[in-house]
Amino acid sequence: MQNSEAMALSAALLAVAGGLVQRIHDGVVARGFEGVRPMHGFAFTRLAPDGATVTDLAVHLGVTKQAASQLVDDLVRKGYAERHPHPVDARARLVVMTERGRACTRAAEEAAAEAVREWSEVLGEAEVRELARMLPRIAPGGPIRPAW
Amino acid sequence: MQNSEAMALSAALLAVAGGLVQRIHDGVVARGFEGVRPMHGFAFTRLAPDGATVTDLAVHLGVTKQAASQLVDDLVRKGYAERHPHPVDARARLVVMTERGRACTRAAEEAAAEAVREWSEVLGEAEVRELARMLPRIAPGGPIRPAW
DNA sequence: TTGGATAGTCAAGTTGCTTGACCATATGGT
DNA sequence: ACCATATGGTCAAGCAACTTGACTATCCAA
Repeated sequence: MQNSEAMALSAALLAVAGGLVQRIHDGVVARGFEGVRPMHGFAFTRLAPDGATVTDLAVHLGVTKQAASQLVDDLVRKGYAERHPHPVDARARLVVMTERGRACTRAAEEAAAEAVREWSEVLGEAEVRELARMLPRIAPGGPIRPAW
Repeated sequence: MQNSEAMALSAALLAVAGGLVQRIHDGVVARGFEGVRPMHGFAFTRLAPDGATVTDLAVHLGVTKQAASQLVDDLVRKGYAERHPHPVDARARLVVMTERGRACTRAAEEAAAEAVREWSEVLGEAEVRELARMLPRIAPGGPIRPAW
């Protein structure tokens, strides 16, 4: 594969990713969740199972713990998360999602499903399933970092 | 396809995109082009054919023309682009890439090819070709907007 | 020729991150 | 038991990449 073809593939991938983020964000806003930024969604995926500490979040998002702390401030102020005392470590605080936060993630899932449905109309469901099989195999494991 | 599956597919796509941007950026830096940000690459793709005006760039990148102008300032200061008088419109200025700028895009293409080659090792070349066929069909046409 | 649209820049404000400094609590070696 | 060091978290200040607002120069159509 030529370098220029690799670049074209990369550009297409980034265009799809950028469009998808925009679609999900618009869908979440349209469902009544204002003031939430796409990066909050990445935070939600880490908080959802059992909550997380600020430091956990910082590692997951690939930012400093100060930045993660500010992000949590924002989520708390907007009613999406709460800080609780940590059950076993008095230094730490466990950040957990509120019901409103969980509702917001459901809205994001619905919006994502809408976008994927449109892909199915173009590619067919079989190919979308193939996408869903291929992408996780080449996804890096590290922090979710926009980085551009 | 369930909503949660759509979300998992989305997450995988965004992880791949984030990793790819990081890979390309690292590769460009490793080839000796410092102080260049990923967004500059998107600007290069618009400048490469015949140059572009600041307003063209702003539309392409999805930012204000002031932001585009600042970005061009930066590219000029770092030797990747030059401002020339526009051949037919005395208000406008044509921004064109320097040889160093073109060398930088070649470095980005090499880095992209490296990343894609690693995908081939995991998925096989046939599936990567299939990716290259599918993604452009679902890529939105609008501005290249990171948006998160 | 003149009034409004367009290309571009300058200046100031906002925001989301960073680095640096600091306190509280945990942990492990002696 | 005690202290040195590591770790979790926050406060404060700074920075970089955008934004909005205001302005000049040029184009173009009535």
